[in-house]
Amino acid sequence: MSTPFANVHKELAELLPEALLAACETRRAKKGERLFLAGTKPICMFYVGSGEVVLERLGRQGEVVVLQRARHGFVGEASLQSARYHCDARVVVNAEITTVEMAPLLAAMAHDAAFSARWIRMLNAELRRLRLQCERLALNRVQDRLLHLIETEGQGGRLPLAAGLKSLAGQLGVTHEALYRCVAGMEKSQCLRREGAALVWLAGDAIVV
Amino acid sequence: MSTPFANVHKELAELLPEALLAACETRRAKKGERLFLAGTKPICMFYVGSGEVVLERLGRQGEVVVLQRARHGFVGEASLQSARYHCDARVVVNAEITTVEMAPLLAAMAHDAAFSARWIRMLNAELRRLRLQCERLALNRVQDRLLHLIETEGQGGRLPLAAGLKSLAGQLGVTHEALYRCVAGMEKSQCLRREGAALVWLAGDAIVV
DNA sequence: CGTACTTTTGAATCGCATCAAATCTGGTGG
DNA sequence: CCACCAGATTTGATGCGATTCAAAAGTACG
Repeated sequence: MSTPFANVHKELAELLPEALLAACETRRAKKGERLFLAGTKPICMFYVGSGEVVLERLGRQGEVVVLQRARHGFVGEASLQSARYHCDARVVVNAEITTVEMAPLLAAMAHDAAFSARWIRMLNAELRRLRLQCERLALNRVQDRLLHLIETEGQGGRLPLAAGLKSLAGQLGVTHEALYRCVAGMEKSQCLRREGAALVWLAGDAIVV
Repeated sequence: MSTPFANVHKELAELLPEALLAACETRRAKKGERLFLAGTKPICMFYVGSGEVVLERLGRQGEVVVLQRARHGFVGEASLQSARYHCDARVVVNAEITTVEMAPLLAAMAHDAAFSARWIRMLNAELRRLRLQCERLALNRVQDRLLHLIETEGQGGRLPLAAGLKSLAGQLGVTHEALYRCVAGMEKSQCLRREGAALVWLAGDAIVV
């Protein structure tokens, strides 16, 4: 094994310079744990290696709004230079979380241009993913949103469901009842199947006008 | 005047290093002009100094989906290291557009850590704005979306409307009819007023809960 | 075995999309 | 200046789809 940091996720090892990898700490976080809370000052950055973490905010009526569902990658990276977090991060599926301190991260960026470039590339990817999320939420039928998600985030029509349909409903911005009904209807129409913890889209394009 | 690049927007002058500012070209773009098209290769980056530009994609049924409405700042910055654009940029209000070539921009980042840091800060701000946009689209009533927009992007309850309500409707992900009705109803309820090309929210909190 | 949570189905209601049509607006050319 | 046109604005009627409230059944976990 070439890298001495076997405990760190491969993607992370390719992103961070070695000096930072040495300062990483990986631990297991249990369902329900909060990585950070809105309003608190960012000290560390959190990388999700496995499991699932959601970013959420409380709406004005106290309802929970899911901003992001992360099964992979950084959460709260937009708060890198911020005075405080703008949302909560909650673990919804037992996860491996790698923690990197903010200060050495910023220091590394200041003198490692290649690292900055990789970080910018990551942010760009996140921006594109978020634009797709907006595009998805602009669709007004549940089925359209679900198909859009499968197309853009699935692999070959297969969408992993680590935390169940209810969590997915939150990400799609619909009630869980509506999503259950949508999935049931599509299964009946032979265009979707549930395979364990995944949704599989069957290529019959009866739906695609 | 201290900077020799008076033709460049102040915000841009503070972001880019001097060598890049010299390579910028600012021009006027007319309503209807396309800055770039989805699928084409990014050569330049575009900064909107005034006017209004929308990023949009065609949905599967050919309907136009507005991804972003920019009156200020870069458009398509997520395509910095991409092989091709993932959406179209269309001028909807006559605009001042500053063009920066991609190659020198990337070169500057490679050896100017402070510039990279500023660029990252800009991307982070864009990420947060996009997360708010997702939060907004997750609301299911037109009025909630409009108030959310006024709260997050307005200045003191005042939201500029450079391109009319129809353009705004696209950004909110609703039909223009629905938005017209919503605004009319709120004006009748004394909680919103139209002042020329702006919407002003009147602090009567009859709406909030 | 009980508790908490997800999953599932049902019925009633509400808000938006849709289709349609009329009016208003700014800009162009006669 | 006026006729004219394209696009934005406005109002109306109808239907669909999601929300909402409610309740029951399944499931994981201590």
